[in-house]
Amino acid sequence: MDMAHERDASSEEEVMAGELRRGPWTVEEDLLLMNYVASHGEGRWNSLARSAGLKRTGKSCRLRWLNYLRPDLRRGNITPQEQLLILELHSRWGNRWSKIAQHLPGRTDNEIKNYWRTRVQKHAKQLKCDVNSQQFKDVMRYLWMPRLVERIQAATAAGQQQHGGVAADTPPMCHGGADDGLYASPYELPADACGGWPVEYYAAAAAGGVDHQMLMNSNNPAVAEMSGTTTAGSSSPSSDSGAVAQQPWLAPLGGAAEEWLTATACDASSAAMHDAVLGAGQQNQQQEPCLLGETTWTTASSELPELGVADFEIGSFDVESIWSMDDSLWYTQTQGV
DNA sequence: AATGCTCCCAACCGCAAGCCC
DNA sequence: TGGGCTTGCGGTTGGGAGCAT
Repeated sequence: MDMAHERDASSEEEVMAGELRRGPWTVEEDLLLMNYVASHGEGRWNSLARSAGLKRTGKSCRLRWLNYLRPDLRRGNITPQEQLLILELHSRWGNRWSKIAQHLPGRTDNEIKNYWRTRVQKHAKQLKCDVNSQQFKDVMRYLWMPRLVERIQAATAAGQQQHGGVAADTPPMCHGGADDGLYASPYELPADACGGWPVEYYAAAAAGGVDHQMLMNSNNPAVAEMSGTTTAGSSSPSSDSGAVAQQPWLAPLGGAAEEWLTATACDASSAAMHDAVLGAGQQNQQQEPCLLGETTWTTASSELPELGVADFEIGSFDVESIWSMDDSLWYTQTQGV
């Protein structure tokens, strides 16, 4: 990559010589770039920069266009649906930001990367665990993601009650549809994104409830790890205070622990969910979408597997900062305080 | 009001792969 | 086939905005 270094050095010299600008873009530069791309199209960024009269590197122009000026970009907060997707896809692909971004229309890899670094990693830091640790992955999978699903469902239900429309606080995109060319379902995930939670978990939920023992026998590594530690308590933590006592990481929540850890299981009556889940499991190679929408998610009384985080102090779980204000309220209600 | 701190995000950097002649 | 150039990706950083003291 010596050539690249030479080129970079060359660009650096041009910058030093005042021939190239860098730093924040001005409105004039944005207009120049937009107008030029509008009339000539993208590509050949170096020559584009020169032809457009921009004193910028092609690289800088490309980045500005892709991350900021592109007309199909979505602005604004990351929605719960998008958060769910990001968490799920990241658990599957890791820091493959561009690949993840492909599944979030209108979002850039840079935006997703920033979201991950500023929000998700912050939470990991608060929990005093590494963002790549199994502990944090379990927290995401069994606490954060179910909560997001609840929020999504609540927003959808509210939207449906309001003239079958869209929840006020949810951008139109999130309710998809053919009109915007985005996902047909608000909660559509790529088929291979279903691996975050064991497919058996979805299937069991769709069939009438979560079979905890089956979950323990799942081939999901995280679940498998837990199975060896929960023999006594796996029968029913919600009715067995002794089980909770044996799980120090649950203790700070006291009697509300099982509610805090309640799974968001599919309504057994949801044939759509049943089909979607089983279909996703069987057609995993076909890139068919795995629909999480069109279902009735409920906070079932069925139990969650204990988090495989023996050294994770859930008492230090900073509710206010981890969740939104709505989540905080939900937590408070759950706690009965 | 001033200062310091934290958060967030746009922009940059280095590197690698792809493309074209 | 190899060199020059372009594109794409992931990591890092600088600075503005907002908040706390």
